[in-house]
Amino acid sequence: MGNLTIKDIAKVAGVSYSTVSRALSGAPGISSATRERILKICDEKGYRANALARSLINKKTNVLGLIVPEVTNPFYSELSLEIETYARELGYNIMLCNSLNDHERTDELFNFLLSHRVDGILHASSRIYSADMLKNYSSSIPFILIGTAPAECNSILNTISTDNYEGGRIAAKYLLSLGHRDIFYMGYRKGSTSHQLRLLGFNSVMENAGLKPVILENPSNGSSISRGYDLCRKIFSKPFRQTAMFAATDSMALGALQAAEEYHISIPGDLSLLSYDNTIFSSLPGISLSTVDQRKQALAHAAVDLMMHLIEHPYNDQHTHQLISPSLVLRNSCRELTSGT
Amino acid sequence: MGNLTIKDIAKVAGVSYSTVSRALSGAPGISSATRERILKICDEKGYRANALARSLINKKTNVLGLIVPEVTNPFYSELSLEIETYARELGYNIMLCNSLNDHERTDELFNFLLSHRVDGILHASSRIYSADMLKNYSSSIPFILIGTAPAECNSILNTISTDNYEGGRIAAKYLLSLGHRDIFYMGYRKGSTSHQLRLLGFNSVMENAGLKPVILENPSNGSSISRGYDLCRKIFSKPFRQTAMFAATDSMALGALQAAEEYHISIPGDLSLLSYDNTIFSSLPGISLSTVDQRKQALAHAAVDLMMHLIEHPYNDQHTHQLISPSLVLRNSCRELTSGT
DNA sequence: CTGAAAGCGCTTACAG
DNA sequence: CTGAAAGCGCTTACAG
Repeated sequence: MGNLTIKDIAKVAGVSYSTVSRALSGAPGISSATRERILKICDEKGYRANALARSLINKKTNVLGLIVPEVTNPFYSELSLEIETYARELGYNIMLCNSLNDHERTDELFNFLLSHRVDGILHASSRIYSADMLKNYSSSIPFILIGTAPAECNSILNTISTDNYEGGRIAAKYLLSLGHRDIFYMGYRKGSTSHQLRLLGFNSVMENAGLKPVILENPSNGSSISRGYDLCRKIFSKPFRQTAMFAATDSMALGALQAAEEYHISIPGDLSLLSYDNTIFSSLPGISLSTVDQRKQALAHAAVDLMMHLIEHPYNDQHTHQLISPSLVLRNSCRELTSGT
Repeated sequence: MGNLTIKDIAKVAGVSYSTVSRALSGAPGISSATRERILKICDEKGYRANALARSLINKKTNVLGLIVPEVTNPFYSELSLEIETYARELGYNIMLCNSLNDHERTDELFNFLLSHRVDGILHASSRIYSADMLKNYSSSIPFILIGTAPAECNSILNTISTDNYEGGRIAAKYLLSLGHRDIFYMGYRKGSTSHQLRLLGFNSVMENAGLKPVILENPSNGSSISRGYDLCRKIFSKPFRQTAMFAATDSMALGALQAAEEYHISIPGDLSLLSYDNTIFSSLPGISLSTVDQRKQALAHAAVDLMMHLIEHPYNDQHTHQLISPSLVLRNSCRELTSGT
């Protein structure tokens, strides 16, 4: 690297390199005359401090690791942009990594981020981890799980997530309020704590009304359009009596839309479809899904704020679990059930 | 950072810390017995080498900077995932930054990446930069512009992009082959070299047929659904004689779809719509856009491969300009013009 | 206000 | 095969 160092500048300025360092770091105890003279030289010569050397001494990189399943999933790309933007405002940079929902890769990424001495790690995931693995992650560094952990991990790590239980309740209440009684719950992934809570909330409302949804389980470890499509094809190929469907994620709902198109099922004419996430997908023309908003900006801000707190109070072993209340966004994929059907 | 250092390990192992270093870095000249003993201790104690210190000496970080306008744009999220995945296979990590298409922010990001001593910078952008700015960027570090630069910059930087001229030609040829003669070219951004070439290619085919498209220019400095919507609303609110529209990007096409829905214009019934990018958007249910594929994976691989070359041959001042041939992806948004209309 | 010195955690010639 | 020493580019007490 043909980069200039502090010594080069010192030589030009005719001072010791400690003085240059002080001028650059804004330390006290230096005459503003020399400071300005030095700063001017740095500017002219195009000096750029080596962040590596700085971090090595300061034991602080001002870099945060962010692990998401896949940036191509709109939920995570929107979340990561919010996080990056807000973190940058606070003087932190983000190292974004895609886990592809794979344990081994996640492990590698952790090791990578730790060896680069990031100041903290934000891990967005909807997978269930073993308590051991989570403990391993959260023990060495300020760590926040964006998502829901199994209950036994509450004492060892910080989490921030949408209130999935409440989200499930909101969804069920809305469909009931439209008069629906026979309802599909499509895309449940039992390998995800968030999904478990979402279903629990949904069921709590249904049970109160003396009802039970038909659950279409997604056996794979991620939600996607094609999984939603596969699940719904099976259902739509035969007659069914359900009048509404709740899709556990926007991408699953998109798959439902695709299958519905194929089987000439009108939405919301034949089937009301309510979704979950409120990604860009749900507001696209010709799609226009009613959906439960996860409020990504609130999630992002809460996560970064908490991270700042953790970094400033490293020896605090209190663990917090923040829930962001979801909200309902109404578009055109649900209709009121008129008597007669 | 309560991290273990090489000295801690040396103490436990009862050797000098140079020996530990050699065991870890796989250097020659160390008995495999001691190496394994040391490695075992590192493993047990959970030692993780400090990448900062290593990079400081090696003058190599194995980190690449990637600047994109916005990860929430599917084109860039798909591209960045391809780049990250491939770079990781080759032992490099990506620092992803969002420029928001803003010059000042881009400058900041550059400085940030340079001070972190990344080994190279990939800059995906469709904006036009001044030769000065590009020169400034590309002079200090291996640099690749993913996109098209103004001609006068060809001698100072490396570029990789889709062959936009050819892409424009492909689009025009296809619409003509379906019998269309009156065509909108929607979403042209004169502030983008790629857009300029795309239009040039499109026009070259049209002119050959003695035709001229009606150009709807996008005056802002980025493409988006809402810009496409705004542009098309104006057109769709009055009668028009055009039978086909070429949208300069998928997101602009989505805006067209939205406006068409509002004005009850059937696509492709009343208007054929051909798009450009082939992002996930274009294959969504109910959307199903025919589009020109930019072949993001080929772009990503070519960019990373070239970057590897630049890193290994730092003093080569040859500059290359690779073009990836686009391809046509047919879906359901265009129809043949039957005689009579 | 300024300089000389020690040190962050590592690698790599140089001796032995 | 192993150790002592110098050094990567910085910061920060410690003197003066």
